[in-house]
Amino acid sequence: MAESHQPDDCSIQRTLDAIGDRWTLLILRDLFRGVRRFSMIQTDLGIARNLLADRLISLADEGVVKKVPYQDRPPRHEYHLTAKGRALSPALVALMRWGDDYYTDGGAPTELVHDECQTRLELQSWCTSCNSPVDPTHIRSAPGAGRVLSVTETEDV
Amino acid sequence: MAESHQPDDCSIQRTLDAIGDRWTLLILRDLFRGVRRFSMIQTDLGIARNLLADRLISLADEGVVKKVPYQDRPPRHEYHLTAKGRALSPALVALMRWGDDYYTDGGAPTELVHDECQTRLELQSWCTSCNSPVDPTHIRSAPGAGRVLSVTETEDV
DNA sequence: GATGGTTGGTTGCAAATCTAAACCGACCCG
DNA sequence: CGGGTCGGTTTAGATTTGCAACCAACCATC
Repeated sequence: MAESHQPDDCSIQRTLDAIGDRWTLLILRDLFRGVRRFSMIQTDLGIARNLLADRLISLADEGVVKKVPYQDRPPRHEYHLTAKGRALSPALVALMRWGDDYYTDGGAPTELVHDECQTRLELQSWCTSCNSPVDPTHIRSAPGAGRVLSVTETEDV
Repeated sequence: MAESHQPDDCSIQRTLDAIGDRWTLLILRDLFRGVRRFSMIQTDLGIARNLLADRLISLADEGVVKKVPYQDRPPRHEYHLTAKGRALSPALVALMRWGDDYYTDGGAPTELVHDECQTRLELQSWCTSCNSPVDPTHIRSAPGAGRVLSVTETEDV
């Protein structure tokens, strides 16, 4: 892409530049699930090998994954998530939850649960100051730039 | 994409099939911000007009947005998020937060805050049963399919 | 020590996708 | 009537992608 004419003035723009590729989030999903080797990912996803190689290089350049050797002579390595990569967990969870809610037809929804009580997890905005969850209608954008991420401006369908 | 050889067995796969396009999440960001008209979105994003038209049709087909007429004679309409579309809010927020955390260099981070106390928001997994936030290390995948979305299997970088 | 298998790629080409720019119909304004 | 806006569609050319074949390094085996 020619990098939108708006120089990336937005976190979402920057994020999508880094990981917004059609395959990248699926690769990350595999890494989260412990599928870490080139051929395992390739088999699991059915992605072309050259694309997988490219994506892994980009992800390593971005610092989202790192190569970790697991044997020497043939040099072989796995791709591990860095802290930056693991920080994507909420985003993956949110996307997964949305898929569960609206595309349940297929197969097992791969739901996420709290291991202590087996309850299905929600994803909540959390205010560390109030130490409580925040209703979406009380979310505003920060430095007063007038940009509101609103979920209430439209009526229900 | 040729729809991976794995028939979409995963919520993330299904989700990305629906909205995983390079532009689609940016279009949704605009809709969340109240940018709802064809030419406004086109100007804001710099997307080609045919692609924008295609994406909006797909999003309407998916039930993520709906066309809402705002004048009659020339028939003109806006694109509004449906409930299904608004349900993507946590995912957008999560992606935005990640961008804020790791790509702050550029400009104003467009942070999200709690409007009552102006505190920056975190995104938390929430157990409705325990009525409390859940630590990432206590997340397991649901119907015991052996698929764990783990954030702790690798060491820090 | 040749034969085959596994792993992690690279290369080349056809097919799909994207961009840019022109065009269009329905209207409004002066 | 001439010009401008809005919401697109069409076309043509550049870019990206997918697929398949190939390759190099090793191992295991006979």
